[in-house]
Amino acid sequence: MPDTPKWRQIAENLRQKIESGELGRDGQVLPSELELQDTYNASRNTIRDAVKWLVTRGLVVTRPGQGTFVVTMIDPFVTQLTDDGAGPGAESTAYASEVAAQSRKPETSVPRVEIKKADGLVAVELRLAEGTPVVSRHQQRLIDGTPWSLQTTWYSMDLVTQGAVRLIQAEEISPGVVNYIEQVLGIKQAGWRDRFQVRPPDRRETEFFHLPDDGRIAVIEIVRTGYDESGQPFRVTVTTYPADRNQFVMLAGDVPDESVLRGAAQGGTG
Amino acid sequence: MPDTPKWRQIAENLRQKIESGELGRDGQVLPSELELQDTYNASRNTIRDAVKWLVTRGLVVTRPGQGTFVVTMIDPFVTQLTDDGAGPGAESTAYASEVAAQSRKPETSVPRVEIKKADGLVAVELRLAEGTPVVSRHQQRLIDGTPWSLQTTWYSMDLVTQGAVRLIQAEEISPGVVNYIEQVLGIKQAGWRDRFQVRPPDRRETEFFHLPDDGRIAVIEIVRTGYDESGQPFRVTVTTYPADRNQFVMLAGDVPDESVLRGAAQGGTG
DNA sequence: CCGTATTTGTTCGTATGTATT
DNA sequence: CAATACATACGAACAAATACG
Repeated sequence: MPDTPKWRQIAENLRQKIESGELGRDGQVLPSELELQDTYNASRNTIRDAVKWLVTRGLVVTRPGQGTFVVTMIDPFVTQLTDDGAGPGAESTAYASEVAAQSRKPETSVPRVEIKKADGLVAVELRLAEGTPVVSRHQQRLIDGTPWSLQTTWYSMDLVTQGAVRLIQAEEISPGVVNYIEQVLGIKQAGWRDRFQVRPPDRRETEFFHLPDDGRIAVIEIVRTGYDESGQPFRVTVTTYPADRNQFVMLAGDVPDESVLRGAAQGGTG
Repeated sequence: MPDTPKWRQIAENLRQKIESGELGRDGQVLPSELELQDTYNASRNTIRDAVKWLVTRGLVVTRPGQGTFVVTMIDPFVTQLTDDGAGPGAESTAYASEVAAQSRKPETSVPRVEIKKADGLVAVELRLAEGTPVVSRHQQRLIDGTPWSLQTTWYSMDLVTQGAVRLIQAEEISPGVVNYIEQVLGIKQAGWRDRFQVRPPDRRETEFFHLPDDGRIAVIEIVRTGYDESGQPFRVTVTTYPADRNQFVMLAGDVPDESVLRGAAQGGTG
């Protein structure tokens, strides 16, 4: 008997059976804890330790009163982060079109608009002093009824006082906010920078995305700062996506126009 | 007493104390399990359930014989994924220069070169039939002695038979492989596509990155496919990074030339 | 609708092993 | 070597959610 704990051996054995398909068929997949006790000659707590490890790895889920089920992989949604050549600002309308291209039903909540004081990240990215008033527009986005992303964009209040009054109205700005700002103020988005990181979800994200509250599923946070032609930042957007159902694609230079929206192809790293 | 379990209440209480700094000072931070039993009037197993939740969330680590410690955030390393204007192929040499720019010491292992048959992902990306011979070049990269990324690149064997013989030599190709292929064969990389996803680490990654074996820390996998000027793919690179110590930056259009390499600025989403 | 059986969740207790100081 | 602290493993009891007759 090696020095690997018994619960770990049981977990590995179950994992192998799951991945080989031996334990992954119809509705209820894993034997009950009571049965596993007999199978592995272990106490119920040891069995539960093994199952918990599988849960943490995302291989199974447990449901009280029902049993333990193998997890069916969510069909990932692919987001293209680079401009697709449809002109500046195309990225802000990209959401609906990309979703439609994948034959899925997008939904976007009515924006929640707030006027706040710039703090930390927002102040730094927009190069404003802390406390400067800013407009924040927050939206929730769903695909096929599944929560898919949370997005908040901050603009300096200066844009509003200069005439972009629709920024503080709680309604969709249809051709895209970036287009709207260009039309009203002549401020054109010349480029943007995305900062990409993976972190544990906060409470709001855990709730909205229906993530397990043990924080084992991370969220992907993308901070996009948009700059005008003079190099001045005029908006910063923070979007979070649950890491278990999202992929991203970036293009550089000339890439053949094949579908960049395809399912995940794993494997092949051996 | 609400219906939230006792272990969860204890965990939330500890979390709050940690985040407020009440329990996050010198060396050993959390009281021992024995002390916590008295503090919260709970059994040791209940205390352990609470602490385990904190461990899963990455807030603390436990060390046998020592105690439970709050986790100090690793200083993240920032990778720029877009071309920085240094010409085609610049991205393949970007690693060392970016690391140097952050005043850190990069190390790259000698490439492990293998000749294999194209399977799954590689066959699809390179548009080869499964079983076609390919060259794989694998490298491990460290920063300041910390494992930072695992990278494998596949090339069709045709490139070797056409003259790019250094591809099958187990040594660094100094100006960059993309540059080498262009010089020897005239195949120029006109563009690339990055596919970005977050997934649990496999065994090799868990070992190399020293990740906890419960899989709670994900890896970021970037699949970069490079295309020549005729739109033909000629290389595919899979790089994995541990999600807890890496950030990425992508630029589009005109972005002012400020430092894109800065520490993470959290907060500000309230 | 009700009651029962099944299944997972929570909580306690106890004992022993292993790593560190 | 001894004390401390976390890790593993067992057993037991009750609660809560679900399925089913």
